[in-house]
Amino acid sequence: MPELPEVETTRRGLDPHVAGRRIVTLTVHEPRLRWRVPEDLAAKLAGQRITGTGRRAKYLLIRLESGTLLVHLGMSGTLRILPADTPRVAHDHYDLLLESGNALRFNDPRRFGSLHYTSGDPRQHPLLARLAPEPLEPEFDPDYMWRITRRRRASIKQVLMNSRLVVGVGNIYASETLFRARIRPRRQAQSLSRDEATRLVKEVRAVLSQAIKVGGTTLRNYVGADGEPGYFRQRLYVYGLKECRVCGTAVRRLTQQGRSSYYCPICQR
DNA sequence: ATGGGCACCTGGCTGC
DNA sequence: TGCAGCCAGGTGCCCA
Repeated sequence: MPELPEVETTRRGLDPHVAGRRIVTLTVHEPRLRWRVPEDLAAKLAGQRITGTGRRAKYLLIRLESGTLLVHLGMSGTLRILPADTPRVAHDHYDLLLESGNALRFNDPRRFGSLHYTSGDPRQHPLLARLAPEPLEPEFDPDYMWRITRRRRASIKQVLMNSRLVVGVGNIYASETLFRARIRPRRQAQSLSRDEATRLVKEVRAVLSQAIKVGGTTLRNYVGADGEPGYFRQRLYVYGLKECRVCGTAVRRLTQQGRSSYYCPICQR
């Protein structure tokens, strides 16, 4: 997916078009997503004003007067703001029609995305309640990284990808973060030194915030709310590359938990 | 508690 | 040209 920077880019692109606007209706063309979009959702949303947007991990939050929509982009989802009469294309799942004449349109070929609505505190929602701290907030600090890696036998890559320990970092940014922290992806988490844990925190933050600045990473499907791709691809050091962008050594690819990891055997230990 | 594997999907690319 | 096989930005859930 869309990892944290892509979700945040989508949120920022959306916000000025939706904040303060009233929802006319929700039209669902293809309810089959990771979880089926409930039939009665449209009735709950019609007429509600959108008060603002937010994000928790890779979930985009759309706050309404009396509840919150939780949007997940899955692996291939996009949420765009379009004139409501824009012709639909393949894999368009739903339209949130706004009073302004625009629609929020969700497209997702692989259908790993989702749409939930909660009338309560979204932080208590089962999908959000057990998530790790936000990586760009102060509580995600060297002490935290040190603590969660102690006595943990799983690889550091798995720790970065485990949403109960670290959120927002997906497969691309995990490789990029480990490259910048000079740590090989197969290292056991418990083998990290204090200094390595500190570097990892610093680089997670740097990678995510730099990616947000340039609109995220587009490999294939991803576009922001305005339909524009992200440009972080040009700043990748190892992910999907043949040669390390720093030293030119052949990049190694390995499979961990069924996902590809990339690293430079010279720059990373 | 921790870790591993599977499941859910479509589409693009490679090689025979 | 056709088709099998593999790969792709995620994560919830079940089992050991």
